[in-house]
Amino acid sequence: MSARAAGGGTITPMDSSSTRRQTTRRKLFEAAVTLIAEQGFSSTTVDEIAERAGVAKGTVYYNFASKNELFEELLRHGIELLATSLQEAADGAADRGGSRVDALDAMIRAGLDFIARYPALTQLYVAELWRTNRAWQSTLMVVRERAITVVEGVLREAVAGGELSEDIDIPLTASALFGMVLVAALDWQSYQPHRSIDDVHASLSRLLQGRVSGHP
Amino acid sequence: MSARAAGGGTITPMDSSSTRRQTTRRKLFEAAVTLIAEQGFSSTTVDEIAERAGVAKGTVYYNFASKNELFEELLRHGIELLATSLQEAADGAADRGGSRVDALDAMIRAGLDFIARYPALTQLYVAELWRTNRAWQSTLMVVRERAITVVEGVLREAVAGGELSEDIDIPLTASALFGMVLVAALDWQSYQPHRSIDDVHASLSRLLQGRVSGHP
DNA sequence: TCCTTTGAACTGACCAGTCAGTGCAAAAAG
DNA sequence: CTTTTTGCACTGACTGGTCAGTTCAAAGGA
Repeated sequence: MSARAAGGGTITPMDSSSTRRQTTRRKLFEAAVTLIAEQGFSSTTVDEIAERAGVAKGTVYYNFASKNELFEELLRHGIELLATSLQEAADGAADRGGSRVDALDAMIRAGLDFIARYPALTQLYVAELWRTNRAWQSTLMVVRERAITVVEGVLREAVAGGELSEDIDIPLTASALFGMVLVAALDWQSYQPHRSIDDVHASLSRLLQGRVSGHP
Repeated sequence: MSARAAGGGTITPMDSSSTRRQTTRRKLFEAAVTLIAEQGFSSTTVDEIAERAGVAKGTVYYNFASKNELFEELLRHGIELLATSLQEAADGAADRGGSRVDALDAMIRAGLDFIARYPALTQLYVAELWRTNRAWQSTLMVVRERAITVVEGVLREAVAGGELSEDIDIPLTASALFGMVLVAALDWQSYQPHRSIDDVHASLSRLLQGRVSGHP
């Protein structure tokens, strides 16, 4: 009964809605995300996912209609984490009375935090996002939109408030900022993992604020 | 006899060094690059590659030791095109007496040109570059190094010449610039293909030169 | 009692890599 | 000049293995 709350032990108690099923699904997501990030979707077998999650293969098909659907739900779940985190960062900066540029900077930080916390998920998005002719193409379009829109929103407000030039191309700038953080962070993780996140953040802030080519 | 020179007919005469084999290999590269960009490496079958190239499956194995090796040679061939093109852009700007920042701008343009000309090849690099545990991991490291080094070289010269602040983090800035151009260009190709390359280039130049947050 | 999980056996499609054989142009032999 | 040989490039049917997805009886848990 509920007094035993944590059940098996390692699993968080959570509120009423958390059923045994939710736990199993989460374990499957975690197993799938790392395997797919490492090997790609097609090279990852359902048997492997089940094994790493510590469940039987039949359980995978009891919880998801297919390997494909497991993956799509994974994508949707992941982007929710990112978009929420970006939005909170932007709102937080605004609440603290910062400018819109401060909000952008806070979003860069949030992006770095996200990539540091979920590197496998990030790798997986990058690998799939610009592919064509994939079954989950439409899911990815939505997913991308969800994240880019948050950045565009802040840029738009900054232009309206006179903080940024009206000449900037908002969608393209949003993409470019996104790419800047993404690639810098992936390279950081892959090739210079010893560096601190503050260090990386500071370098990117400098780049954002146009001090790279700034002649004093 | 030798007077009949061209022999049968369908085969091009060509000069001595250019063999039938080279032509076949080129056809296979072209077929493989688009298929793998669309579907990923594992989902692309050797039968598909052969069919699109208009040769028999056995020919693939006559020309390449394995599917894997075909792919690795493709990666190596592609990066040579990019690195050369970036270096020429940088040198060209220098020859014209431009600053190092002009050289960076020329490289952005070269990057955009490359992506516009070889979109499939670009998608393919992006999809594979940050994966772990892949057979061609080491090839990719070399490939990435080859391109990033060119950018770092220009940044270093710019710092030495006082054009850029000494505070910038050269490797990280190179990655960030690379990512900025890459993601902006891929989004341009995927979601706003009607825009002109000059337009995209102008927006990115503005971002590079720190005029985004520039209060006049 | 009802929901969820287990685990193992099975099917059928798909696919990387192989190999015996074909076609053909140029060299060698007659 | 004609015939034979050589060897490169290519062919495509075939093989051995893999894997997504199915099925189901039995067990476990709330």
